[in-house]
Amino acid sequence: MSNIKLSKSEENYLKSIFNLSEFGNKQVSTNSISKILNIEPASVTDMIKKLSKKNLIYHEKYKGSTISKSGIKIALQIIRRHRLWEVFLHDKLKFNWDEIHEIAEELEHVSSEILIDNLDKFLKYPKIDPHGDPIPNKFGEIDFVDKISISDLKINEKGIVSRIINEDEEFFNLLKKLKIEIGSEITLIDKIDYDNSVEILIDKKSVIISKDISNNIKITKI
Amino acid sequence: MSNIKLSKSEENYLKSIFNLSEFGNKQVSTNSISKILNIEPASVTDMIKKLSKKNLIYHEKYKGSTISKSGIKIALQIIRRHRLWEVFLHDKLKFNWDEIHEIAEELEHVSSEILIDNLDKFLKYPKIDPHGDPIPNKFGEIDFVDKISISDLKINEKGIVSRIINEDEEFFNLLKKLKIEIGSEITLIDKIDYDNSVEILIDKKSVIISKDISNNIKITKI
DNA sequence: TATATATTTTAGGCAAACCTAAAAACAATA
DNA sequence: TATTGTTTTTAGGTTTGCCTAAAATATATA
Repeated sequence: MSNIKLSKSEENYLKSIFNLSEFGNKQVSTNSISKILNIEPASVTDMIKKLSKKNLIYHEKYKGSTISKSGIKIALQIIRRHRLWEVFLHDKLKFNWDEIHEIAEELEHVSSEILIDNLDKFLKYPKIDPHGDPIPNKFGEIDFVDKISISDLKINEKGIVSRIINEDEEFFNLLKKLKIEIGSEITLIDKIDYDNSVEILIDKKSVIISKDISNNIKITKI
Repeated sequence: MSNIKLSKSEENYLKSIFNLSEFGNKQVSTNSISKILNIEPASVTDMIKKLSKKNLIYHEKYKGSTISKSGIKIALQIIRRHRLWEVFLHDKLKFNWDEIHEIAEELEHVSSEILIDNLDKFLKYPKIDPHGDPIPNKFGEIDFVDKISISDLKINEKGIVSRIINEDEEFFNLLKKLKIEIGSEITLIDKIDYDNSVEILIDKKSVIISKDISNNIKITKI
């Protein structure tokens, strides 16, 4: 069926459109694609035409683009590849998780299905990548987990850090200092109404973190 | 110095020119490059001009091309990447060694030096790839091993299979049947003058293999 | 509602990496 | 040495994926 081999560019566009569309539910503007990929809007229009012709997206002139069923399917495979490579880079090659994104961005375009399946097996079918993002299985199915913010916890409730949103190095260093990483256990001690910062227990110490920081850390309740 | 990022095409040309040049010692014809890469001679001429301008090769019009010092350096890095990925695919992902070449051909163009160094470490600094070809270290240095043909052995002398030249699937199946693989011990029992075939002891059985087959199996003496 | 602003598309161009056809250079041999 | 054949290069063309500038459309605001 959809055994059309896509170019690296086409794959990148499709992945971005999927990400912007919130699982295919939202129309995506030409401008937003342009910004995310750092490519001029005029060029984006070119590619939109190309992907439309291949029925991977639908496009309404001057309105925006929607990703199709088959587009979503392919996008999920690209995301699968990306995240599996991230697990490999982090767990096996011992990269820090702030270094893996760029390299995985390259590796994800090596399009051998058997390669990815064997990699998946080698890594023992991981469910999440080092950022805490879920990894689609070979059928494109994803394990959804309810991810909430620290401030959604009640006082004295516990959670496990499951996703770091901000990928900047600075933010990464801060987390390192705070001993916060994917899998860490956090207990909410207090909510400070004044500026919405929160006091948490992490690694047996209590710290107060700002709203901006806590918003970039997603957790799952335990 | 030579931190010019090359395109996939440029890398493939450089690798082919290096391979055809026998370690930089021979002039390479435009036609031979054309044949190996399956690209028309006219296109090869285009690329030769491009690589010459970057001083990676020298070109004499109508005569041929020679690879430069810096060209060799880069070619060895590409070969290093290729062979390390082959080790990974074979040893870790459990691919058969007749399946790895094509995938490694893609992976070798992901050009992150730290990726390759970490992969090298993860694989415990292997010296040879699954075909028995030596892997250059990060400085481009190669462990040369004297590789000879089976027929170079004397009667009753032993050798270890260290390189399989023919990479066709048929040939691979034949070797599987004969239980011959990299690392197998072979003893020469007899040389048959009539057609230059040889009788060998492999896996405790004696078999006669044709000149064509034995020529595709390189060994090291023990 | 008319006008200003922002977004998107069209039109025309460019570089990379390929192609074909034809010309130029080289090599082989009658 | 002149002719034939092969190899290599030149010339001109195509596709992909980008660009800028300008035109068309949509949206926001006075």
